[in-house]
Amino acid sequence: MAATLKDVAREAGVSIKTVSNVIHDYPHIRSSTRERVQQAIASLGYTPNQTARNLRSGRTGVIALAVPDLSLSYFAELAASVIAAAEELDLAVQVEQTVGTREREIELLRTPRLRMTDGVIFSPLEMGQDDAEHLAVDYPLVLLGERIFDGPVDHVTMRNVAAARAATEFLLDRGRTRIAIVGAHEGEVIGSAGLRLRGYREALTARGVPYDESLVASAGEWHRVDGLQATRELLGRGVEFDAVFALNDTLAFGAIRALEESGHHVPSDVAVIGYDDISEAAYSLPTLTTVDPGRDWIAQRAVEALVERIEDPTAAPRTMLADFRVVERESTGG
Amino acid sequence: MAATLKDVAREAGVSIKTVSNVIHDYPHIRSSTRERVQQAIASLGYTPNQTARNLRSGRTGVIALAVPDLSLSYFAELAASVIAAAEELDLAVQVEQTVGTREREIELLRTPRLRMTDGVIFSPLEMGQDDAEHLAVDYPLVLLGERIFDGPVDHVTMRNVAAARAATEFLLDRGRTRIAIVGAHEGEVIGSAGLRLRGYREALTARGVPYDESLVASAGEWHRVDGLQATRELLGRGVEFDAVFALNDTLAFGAIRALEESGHHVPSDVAVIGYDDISEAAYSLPTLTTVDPGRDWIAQRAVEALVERIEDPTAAPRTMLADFRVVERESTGG
DNA sequence: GTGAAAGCGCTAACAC
DNA sequence: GTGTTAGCGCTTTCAC
Repeated sequence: MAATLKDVAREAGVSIKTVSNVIHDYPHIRSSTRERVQQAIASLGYTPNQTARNLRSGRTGVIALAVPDLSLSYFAELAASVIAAAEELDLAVQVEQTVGTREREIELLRTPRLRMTDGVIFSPLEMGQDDAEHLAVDYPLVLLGERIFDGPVDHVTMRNVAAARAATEFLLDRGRTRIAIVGAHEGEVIGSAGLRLRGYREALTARGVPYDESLVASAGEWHRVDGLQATRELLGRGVEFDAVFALNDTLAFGAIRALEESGHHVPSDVAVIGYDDISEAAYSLPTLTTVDPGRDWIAQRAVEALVERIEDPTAAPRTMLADFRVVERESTGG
Repeated sequence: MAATLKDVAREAGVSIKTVSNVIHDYPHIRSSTRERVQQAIASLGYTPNQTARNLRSGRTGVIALAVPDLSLSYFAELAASVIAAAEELDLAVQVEQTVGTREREIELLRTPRLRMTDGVIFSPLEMGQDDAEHLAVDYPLVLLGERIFDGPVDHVTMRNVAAARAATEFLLDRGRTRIAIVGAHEGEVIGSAGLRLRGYREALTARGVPYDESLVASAGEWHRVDGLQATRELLGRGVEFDAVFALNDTLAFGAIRALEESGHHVPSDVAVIGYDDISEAAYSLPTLTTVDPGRDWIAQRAVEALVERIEDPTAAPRTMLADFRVVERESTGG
């Protein structure tokens, strides 16, 4: 049904090579021929068959981005950044959701759906260090996140420990010493929760503030409701604190709600700092002080690194670290 | 580099047809042959070249979803639903962002990036009824949203007028009669703002409550900050009201902030209702009463309709309407 | 039961 | 300047 090169060639009374030449702006064409061909292209409404080109070239111009779930603001905003960065390089982005289970994450790496892409940016939330072997796939892959380090792949990630330490020091600098943590994962060493908790402890140690386990509230998932419940639980236990470091912004919003509903004012009674700098942080009440972990940079670097990997599949895997900064807003009394 | 059918055939000492038969579970194969072939496939690590299959079949198994911006919660959640629905049908989703300008929306419809997909789900935010002609593209297209009606394409959308009327009646039923509108677009007739305002007016008329233009606050964009500013402006004008109908949830969160900061308590002083039922509405403080416009149904129906359209490109265009419901939460005193 | 070969639409090396 | 042709890797018709 759709017109092909052959159809255009017949219509214009030339060979397909000539049509191809016109399409590719090959310079040495008689201008009368060029015109005839362009006419034929227009009258038949010809558009090149991209699939055939892909087969020829061995490239598709599509990369995949696998995230847990676009309903999570952090990943929605990451995806927005990745798509924007990919577009700059004229690449399309196929988005896959793993819905945040380890099995689905591992399974995704073998999905036939990926076989049509030139490479994959993969952001797992549940796989662990022991799953590193699963990353040894036979297509270009760039890893995001902080679940697996020193794997057999390029890795673009953030400085979790240093950033969490900076967030904690930010609170200490403002005279807060009883700093609760919301969102801990018990026993986790590697992963967002484990690393950020480590940064927190480093800050305390550096300032000579004792670490008090009763200030640590766990939350398996990091939705708003989890921050709400974890903070309620802290308050219910009668723990005294003058600040909260929520391990992501969404938890922080839940924490603020729990504080307000129990009569604690933010920031005068309790200062709250988050992590991620999702766009909502700038518009909440109060606006949220948080850590910008370099999401845009990560997105752009991931796309670039993937393209580099596609071009040179044999280069040694690299790890790339984003810069972070604390963004001061109202929730810490700014 | 990657093994092909030919390689497998050579390795197994058979023809490529036999290999193909094995791959496609063709029943009449000598089991010894089948085993030999499977061995060869395993030892060479053969995986079918999807691009070649695509060329043969004329299908790619990829659909595109074009939304304004994944940073907008509504569209992130819509994308999440579309991807989930597509996966059920074993389709991949290529996500495109138009960043919400009319020119980019129109341009997107002609992007070569789309030529690799089997069809497109298109959700414009700026194009208007006059742009309907641009939708007459030569590939399968399903339109979402409420910018263009009766275009030359399948259209899956929500009952904006009826749902907005129901939201307004919900407030009226609870004794609120001075209902402010946040997020109006002056002069708009078609489009989310125009249609929802119409539903609001219908509800007032039906109940004999006079329409008061001073209660209408405009907001070109619908981010949180826009709801904040629009509501501040209402308050600044000294307008009296006991309820707010925000034309989406994000505006509602901004409105709540403006109310709280000016000493108005939600819901006792002012009840607030939103529109969209984004997941955040269930976790805000107060939780937000809102309209669920049937987003999941829209996503699923859009994917199904697109597949039907791919299979029968000549069928007459259809319009499909989702059911809605008012979800009662704390912001209206539930 | 298995093989040979055409062809999906395109690009590009090679002729003339 | 323009035409011929050999693939890219796969599916499938038709022989045998």
